[in-house]
Formats: sequence, C-alpha cells, structure tokens
Amino acid sequence: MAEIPEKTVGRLSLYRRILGRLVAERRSHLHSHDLAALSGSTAAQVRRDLMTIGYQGSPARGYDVQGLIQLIDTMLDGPEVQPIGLVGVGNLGRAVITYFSGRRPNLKIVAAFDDDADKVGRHVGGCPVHRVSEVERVVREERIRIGVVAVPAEVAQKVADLLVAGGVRGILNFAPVALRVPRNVHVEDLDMTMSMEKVAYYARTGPVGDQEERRDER
Amino acid sequence: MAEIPEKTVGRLSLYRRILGRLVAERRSHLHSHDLAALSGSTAAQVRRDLMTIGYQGSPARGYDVQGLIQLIDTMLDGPEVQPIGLVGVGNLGRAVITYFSGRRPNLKIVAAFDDDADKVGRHVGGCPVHRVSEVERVVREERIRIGVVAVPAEVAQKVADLLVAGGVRGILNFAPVALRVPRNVHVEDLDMTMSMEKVAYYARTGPVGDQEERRDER
DNA sequence: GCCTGTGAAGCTATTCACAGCT
DNA sequence: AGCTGTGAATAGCTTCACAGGC
Repeated sequence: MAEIPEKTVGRLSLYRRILGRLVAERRSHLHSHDLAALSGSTAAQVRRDLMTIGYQGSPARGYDVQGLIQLIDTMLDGPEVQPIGLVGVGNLGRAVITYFSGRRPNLKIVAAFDDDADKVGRHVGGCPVHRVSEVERVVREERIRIGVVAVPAEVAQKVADLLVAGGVRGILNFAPVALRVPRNVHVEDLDMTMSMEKVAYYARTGPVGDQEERRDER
Repeated sequence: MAEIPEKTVGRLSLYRRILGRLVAERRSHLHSHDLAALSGSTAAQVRRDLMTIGYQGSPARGYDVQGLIQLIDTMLDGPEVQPIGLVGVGNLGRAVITYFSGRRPNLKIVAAFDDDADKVGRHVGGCPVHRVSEVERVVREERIRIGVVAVPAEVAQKVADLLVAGGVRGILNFAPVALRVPRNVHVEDLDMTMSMEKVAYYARTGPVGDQEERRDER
C-alpha cells in the first residue's frame, strides 16, 4: 500500500465524516465540486486526493458515497479495532473521552490514567481510570498502540516515556511541549495555545477585504 | 509590517513559550540549534523564521532571549488585550477556559455562552456564562474580536453566524465542520477527530525503523 | 456540456551550503 | 572553529488546463 501524504490523510478523514452525513441523507453519489464545497476545499484537490488512494468515479454520476467511505475506512483505520489509552483525566481528557465514545468504532479509548485519588478505580465515559504508574503494564496487556497525552506540560515527557515503554506506536499530544520519542513512534501535536495565538494574529492583521465574500466560493 | 506565513506564526508561538521557560531559568542567550532542539525543529528553520520577523542575533552569543520574546510579543499579540468569547461550556469549553486563564494575559476569555440552564448566570473559571441568544449583543458590547466554537457540529454554523454578526474577526473552531464565514474572518480549525485518525494511520503504517533513534537528532 | 483523471506548471516551505563575522 | 544571515536548490503541495468519456 502506498504512503499517503500527511495533509491528504487529514482531508480524507474530513471527507469520510462528510460522506457519513450524506449516507444519512440517502445521497448515493456526489461530484468532486460537491465534496469540495462541503469540506472547504477545491474540486481539483478532491480529485487529486481520491486519485492518491486510487478511487475511481464516473464522469456521469461522480463518486459513489458508500464505496468511497469503505475505501477510506480501509486506508485509514485498517481492519481491526485500535485500542487507545489516555493519560490525564482533567476537563480536557474527559472531553476527549466523550468526543470519541462511539464516534469511530474502530478507534476505542479502552483505558484512562490519572493519579487523582477521586478518579482512580472509577469509570469516566465508560472507560476505567487506572493509576499513572500502571500505564506501562496496561498498555502492554491491552495491546494499546495509541496514547493520548492530556496532562500538564511539566509531566508530558514522563508520560510519553511510559507510553513508549508500554509499546505505543503513536501519540496524540495536547501538551505544549516537543515530545522526544523514538523515530518509530508518530507524534501528532494538537496545541490549543498555538492555534489561539494564530487566530489572534490573523484576527488582528488579517485582510480587511469585502464583507460579503465567502470562503468557499473559489 | 510584513505578512508572516501561517506556519511561521505557529512556530513563533511555540518559540515564545520555550523562551519563557528559559527566562525562568535565567538563561540570557541561545543559539539557533538550541532553540531548534527545544522546539523539535531544525537550526536552519529557526534562523529562517527569525529572519522573517527581522530579528538579529550575533554569531558569538546567539540570540537574546528577552529581546526575542519581546519582538514575538509585538508581532503576534499587538499592544492591547484581545477579549475572547467562547460558545459551548461542555467539558471541552471548560478545558479551554481553564487552559487560558492567566496563561497569556493579552488573550483573555471574557465571556462564555451556553443554553444549559444550570450554567447560565454562573461563572466558569472566572468567566460569566450567558445565554447563546446573547452572543451578538455581548460580542458587540465587549468588543470581542475572537470567538471560540466549542459546540456540537450540528449547531456550529449557527453559532459562527452569531459570532460573525457580532463582529468577530477570527474563530477558533473545535467543531468538525467547515464553517462558512466572510472572507475577512479567519477560521482556525482544531479537529481532534482528524488528529486522532492521523495518529491511528501512522501508528498502523508508520516506519518500523530502528527502535533507538530519536526525533530531534537530525 | 459537464464530468473525471492527470501531466505539467506554479507556489510555498524547508533545507543546503557558504560568505562573512567574531 | 563555530556561529549567523541568506541566495540557491530542493522537496512538497496545490492549482491549472485539457484530453477523454458519457
């Protein structure tokens, strides 16, 4: 299977979500420009992306919604369920657990970790909370391949080390630090502060253009 | 003032945070490769970034920490405080409010909005919660320029419209939809599902390379 | 006519590599 | 020797534009 470029993976994930909604509306086909409008992209971009994963449409009907979803599923998720472990059950951690419960059945948060005595031993969103010292053991035993770091910056590296020791292959990192991990572990940073500061910058200096033009009319 | 490219803005925000920690450690100067190591970037990248904002170092001592922080401050934040409004006081909304309280004094969440009767009229993290129907009025009255959308996807567009009507110039969007806004409003998407799916993809297919190599040794 | 698939062009971002300074 | 500043080269990503098909 060919390597899919990072940006493309992101868009495919977005396309899939949009297509899921279309299925609910009994829509069976759509054209590249439809998907472009719905995803805030361009028709050429959509065609290029689908080309990368080798999906074929027909000029007459466009792309088949069901078939496309299925292909994206196999490209991105693979066949089996991927168990996920999350460290840090604060507001953010809880939000993440809630967000994911049931949303993508193939990506399942199966264990949470926190050292707050009020949380250990209980369940949050159907997910058992263990002590942080148990990370390595549980990750290994449950064959968890993906870790979520939702702890303060000060302890993020320590937590990442534990996850890696347990054998995770990917980390979703909410802490605003550059984690050091072995090469074969993929880190995806999701940094709220950085995003907020980007918005602030563009809100302050951005284009003072015509009020009525809209993003997706390109 | 020149336009700073989007990617660079992100890295500058990261550099600033790192430099802040260095100040606490009484470090007065650092070289491009130091900042590169701390931020998970490369020395050439750091030099290029600092060049774009016109900061000068000396080959002997490197870059002055305090001066650099100050320049990034003026480049990114501007002089006055930017008030922020947040819609959706669920776990995620609360996490965002907590995250930002006090962290960057120039970016202050001054108003929250939710329709849950248990929340309206109370304070969350020192921030008053209004009814969603009040968004436009409060945004206008408080001169809020930045909105945070932390509501479910179904109502995100409606909320964005209210924020825009009130006059925001930038939106930080946590909802997994492509918001349609006027051209002069900057939208920054922060999509957990997408990031998680990216991690899952790379965790599954990523390099099976040598266990011991580390990210930042380039 | 309007669509897809795609080579080629165009753009943006990153990295190289080296002159110049200390 | 080791650093910064930067033109030039490279790599990566997006858009153009058009052939081919219904």
